[in-house]
Amino acid sequence: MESPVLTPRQGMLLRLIIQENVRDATPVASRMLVDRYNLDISTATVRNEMAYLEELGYLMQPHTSAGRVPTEKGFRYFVERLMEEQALPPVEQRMIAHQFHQARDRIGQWIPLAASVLARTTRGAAVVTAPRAVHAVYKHLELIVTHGRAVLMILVLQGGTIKQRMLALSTPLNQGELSEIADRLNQLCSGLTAGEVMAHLATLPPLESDIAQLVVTLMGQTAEQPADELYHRGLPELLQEPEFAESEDSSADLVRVLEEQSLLQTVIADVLSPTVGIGGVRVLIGGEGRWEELRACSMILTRYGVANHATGTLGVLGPIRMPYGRAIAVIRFVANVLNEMVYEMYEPFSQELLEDQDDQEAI
Amino acid sequence: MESPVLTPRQGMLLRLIIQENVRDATPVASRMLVDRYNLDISTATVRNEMAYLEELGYLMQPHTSAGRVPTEKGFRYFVERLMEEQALPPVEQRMIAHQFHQARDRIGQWIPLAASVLARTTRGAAVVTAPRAVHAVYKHLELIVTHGRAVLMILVLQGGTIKQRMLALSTPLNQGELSEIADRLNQLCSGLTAGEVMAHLATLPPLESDIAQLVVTLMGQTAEQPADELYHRGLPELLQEPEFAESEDSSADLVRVLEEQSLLQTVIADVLSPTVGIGGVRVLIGGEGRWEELRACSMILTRYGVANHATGTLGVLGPIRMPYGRAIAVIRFVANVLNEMVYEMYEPFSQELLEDQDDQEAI
DNA sequence: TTTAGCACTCTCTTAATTGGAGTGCTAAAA
DNA sequence: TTTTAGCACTCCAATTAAGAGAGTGCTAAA
Repeated sequence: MESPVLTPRQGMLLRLIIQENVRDATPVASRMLVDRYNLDISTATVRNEMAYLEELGYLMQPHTSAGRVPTEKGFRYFVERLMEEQALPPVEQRMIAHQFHQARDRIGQWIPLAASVLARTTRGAAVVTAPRAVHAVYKHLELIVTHGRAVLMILVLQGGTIKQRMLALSTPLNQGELSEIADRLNQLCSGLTAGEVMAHLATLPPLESDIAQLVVTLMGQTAEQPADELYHRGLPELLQEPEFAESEDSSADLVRVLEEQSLLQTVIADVLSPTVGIGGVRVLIGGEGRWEELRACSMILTRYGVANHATGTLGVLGPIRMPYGRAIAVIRFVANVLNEMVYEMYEPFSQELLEDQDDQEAI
Repeated sequence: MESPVLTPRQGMLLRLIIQENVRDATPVASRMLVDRYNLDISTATVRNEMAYLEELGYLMQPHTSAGRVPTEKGFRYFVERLMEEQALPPVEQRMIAHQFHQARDRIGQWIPLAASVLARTTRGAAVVTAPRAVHAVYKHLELIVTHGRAVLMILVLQGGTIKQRMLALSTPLNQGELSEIADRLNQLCSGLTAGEVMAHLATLPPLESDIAQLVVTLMGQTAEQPADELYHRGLPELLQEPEFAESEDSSADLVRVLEEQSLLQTVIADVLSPTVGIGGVRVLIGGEGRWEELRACSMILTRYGVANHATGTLGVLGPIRMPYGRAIAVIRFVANVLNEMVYEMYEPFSQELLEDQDDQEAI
């Protein structure tokens, strides 16, 4: 169970075995390796090395007379030490950048587009959450009378997040009166956090105070509520992959994980704990003993957005034999594109942030 | 292939066979029927009737020595002539009504809640679209400066639909100037349709005209764009049903249909063509030859909302052997609850509408 | 340390066998 | 004319058997 450094030859073999297994999902035989890659060692030598790699726990045999299959430990070794991080080919970079550029002003399209790009380029299922303000900041309130005493309240937060809510007044007001209230609150609260708004509550007349109270509640939900809506894409294609197509159980698990969301939310919160900032990519292989439902899956996760202001999550969910190098490259690239877009849409809080931004753009 | 009226006994047998098959998804044998329902006819008589029902195309045998399974035609006969429409039990009615009452002011919760109720009570997958204004009507525009020349534009339509979009100004403006523009447009356009807004375009100064142009575009999207976001719930549970759990193909079809949405959108548009108004429930059994991917499924669909103003779709997708009676009752009930909620949230256009509503409430 | 050679193991496929569930049919009963 | 008991028949589903093939581990030689 130690993890000694492998000889170059052992590393190469492990890499080739993973490469083959990722391609066609079948156990890899010694003969196949020697033939396909014109190795100038014999199959027997390969078998000896394989036996050694198996002893270390990097490979396993489904049964005595089958080829070898990489274990989760093997994949992890590969990701940590064998895989060279390749950048995404410029052609693809341009294609993706172009698509995002076209959707630049359609905020609602960012998330679907990101998911679609990830799913298409990795053959896995993409999982994306919208950027969420870390500290909700009041931007603008709108009150619209709809019917009798019913009022539609629209709260815009810094960064463009919108919260809407119906509320019922005790006595009917007309649109003019409502607009006045909204104006007053806007002048008072614009730029404030939930806590700061709360501090003003006592100073307000009753009705405005009630509304402001609701505003505070909504702002609180934004920041604390862990339930971040997950958008996903590519599940049907992923289900075609042999490991899921063949096993009743794992495909059912997969569907449940993506549809029920709550598990995925805890996984994301856990794997992408606050220590992982923008730019940090995490790889979760086979549930790692902690999540039974992800036994057959790997996930690649990262955060995007503007640190300390608004961040979202970007992820790819695929079989354990996932093309890690490529997937990580794609996810990195998409995250960077989104970083810029979120930044631009976000009103800078301070001069420092602006300068950071300029630096980033210069890069 | 004619469809003569069945004798009462034949009808009863068909109903029982469907009932059994709906329960446990297996072929039903003559002996089982006689035993379980204490019929005072012999198995041989039941077999004779079954043979006749098979001749008519209402039943079929998976193979020579199996029991009978209802055909799609059999289910259709059942839905059209045998099934008595039961109302939902008052207990369940109260429970559901209560849940909706609690979510009354949280507009964003309506759709998930409706889907969740449908999925839970029918063992199928629920499919719901948000109510969409038939004629988009301008309500309110908000322009918010975010960063440099970037402006977040928020357009609120009658009924509470919100459209947001980023736009880039050629010269930077401050928030005060933007708010003035928004105010002017609001005074001019409030209550107008896309066409009417467009008529004003020429009379506006350049910048305002450009913004109004964008408003028109967004309003047009609302009304015409066929791509209505579908929300669904209950897929994992549905996949556990034997017909999908056992067949690779049909479960893959099911996932694809729900995830890709486009097919479902055409199906809905087709089945719920304009002739079907609020309150009309449509039953689609086994794709009916028109949709290969729905071969193994049935759907129950209805519209909800306020006719001619804002309507959405409510549906249940399940196996062909679906508990039709119950599912139709649930969907009717949920649709009615939503009708009221949408109505209240919708500002009445005219006195007539108000009166209609009162009539409806009286019912 | 590497390699050729060979016996061995295990899966996968196909074929044959069997038990049993459920029917259709026939002839008698109502 | 309709219903029913009885029985032969059919077909599936599960079990067992056998054979082919793939791939390994091991041994002994290079």
